[in-house]
Amino acid sequence: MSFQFEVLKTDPSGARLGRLTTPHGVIETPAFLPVGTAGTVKGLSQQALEELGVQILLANTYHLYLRPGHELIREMGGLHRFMSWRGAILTDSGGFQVFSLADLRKVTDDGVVFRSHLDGSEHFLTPEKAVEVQMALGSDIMMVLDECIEYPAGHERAHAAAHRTLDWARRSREHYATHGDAGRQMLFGIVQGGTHADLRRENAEQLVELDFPGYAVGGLAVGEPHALTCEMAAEAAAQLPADRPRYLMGVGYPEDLADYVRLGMDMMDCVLPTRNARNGCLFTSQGRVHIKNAQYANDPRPVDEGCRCPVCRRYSRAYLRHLFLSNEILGAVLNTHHNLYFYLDIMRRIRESMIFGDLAGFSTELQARLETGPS
RNA sequence: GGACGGGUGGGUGAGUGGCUAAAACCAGCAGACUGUAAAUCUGCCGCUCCUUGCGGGCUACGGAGGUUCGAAUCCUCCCCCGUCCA
Repeated sequence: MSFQFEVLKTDPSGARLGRLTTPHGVIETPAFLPVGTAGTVKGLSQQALEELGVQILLANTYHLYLRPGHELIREMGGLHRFMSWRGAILTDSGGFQVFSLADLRKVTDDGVVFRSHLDGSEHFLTPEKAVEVQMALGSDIMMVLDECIEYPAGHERAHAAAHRTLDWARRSREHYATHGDAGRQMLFGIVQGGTHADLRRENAEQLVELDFPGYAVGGLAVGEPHALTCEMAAEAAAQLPADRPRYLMGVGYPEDLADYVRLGMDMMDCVLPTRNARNGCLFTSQGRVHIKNAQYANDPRPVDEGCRCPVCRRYSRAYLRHLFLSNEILGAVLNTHHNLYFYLDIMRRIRESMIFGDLAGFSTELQARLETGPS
């Protein structure tokens, strides 16, 4: 058995401390997945990721299919070998691109026609094709193709997308059953339903009937209030089997991570730590630091005085500001390193607080300190 | 000494009578970023006043004067800079 998910402990809140075993190592959950869309976590080497303790990262089916091409990656021995990554990899299906490349695609019941953002060429992505590509990539966890919709979306539209996603999940499941290798790759289904509780519930229920080894909740954190995100995640989680991993896709702000864990989520991924780092926004225990701000010009202190990351141990705000304003590559590298450390450290502390049974306390503390984001 | 070309807001640099407090870019200041079309994007960026409004006043395109209802734009003189000729 190459895959195994164990829930070691369940918190009264519903939070789970767990362990997901994959052919590429063990993942301690709740886990945060750094985003490495194009087979790289922008700004960080694989060695740096290892040093940060990253156990699993996310890559993107659509992007890698376009460039360098999944067949090339297959030839090169799969994505792990191609990018020299020993840890686990989860590949997103391209479902998010249905949302983010809205101007460049057309969705039908059969699949999605994309016009490549690289060269304008047309590509038809079906649920079967998405599985096919991910099989070539050899990711540990594959995601079904889904239709991620915008917020706000009316009941009818959300229903249609959820229904279509469910149908695609069924097709993906079938294709995976006949062509895939369950010992080598898992396939996760995705719950959709917009911000409508009844749709979330119904969609999750029906998805569970398809018996996936793990489940994701998608289509959230696309502009709706945080409380609504939580409500929808909870609605879906209530329908999901306790013995399968749950993955909340695309979240979130650091101060919200513990909330999602308490809703019973085991995995999360987000571009915020990496993208914001490149845009000069650093996450700290005292809130956000816009490193380009004039007030840091001659500030000798580390970005986060309480942080033990290699960046905070060595460099001043003044220097990081200088690197950022000078558009020096090292600025992006160091900022990314710090932000990712910060996120991973929060997850580490969430897991620790679960062991000692004070997750609620940690969650409250986190919220109080980080209250600087948009509300 | 002569012939051309040129002097525009912190920088580069458009503009050759009104739509110009003056394009664009850079720099500067602030903000956004949630399964990455993102080292991206947005706003502000002469001074000042308030009833903060596609508001009022003042100052501004090398300097001084002039033409004109109106000038960064036209004319005169002067000062600088560049290239070439003697």
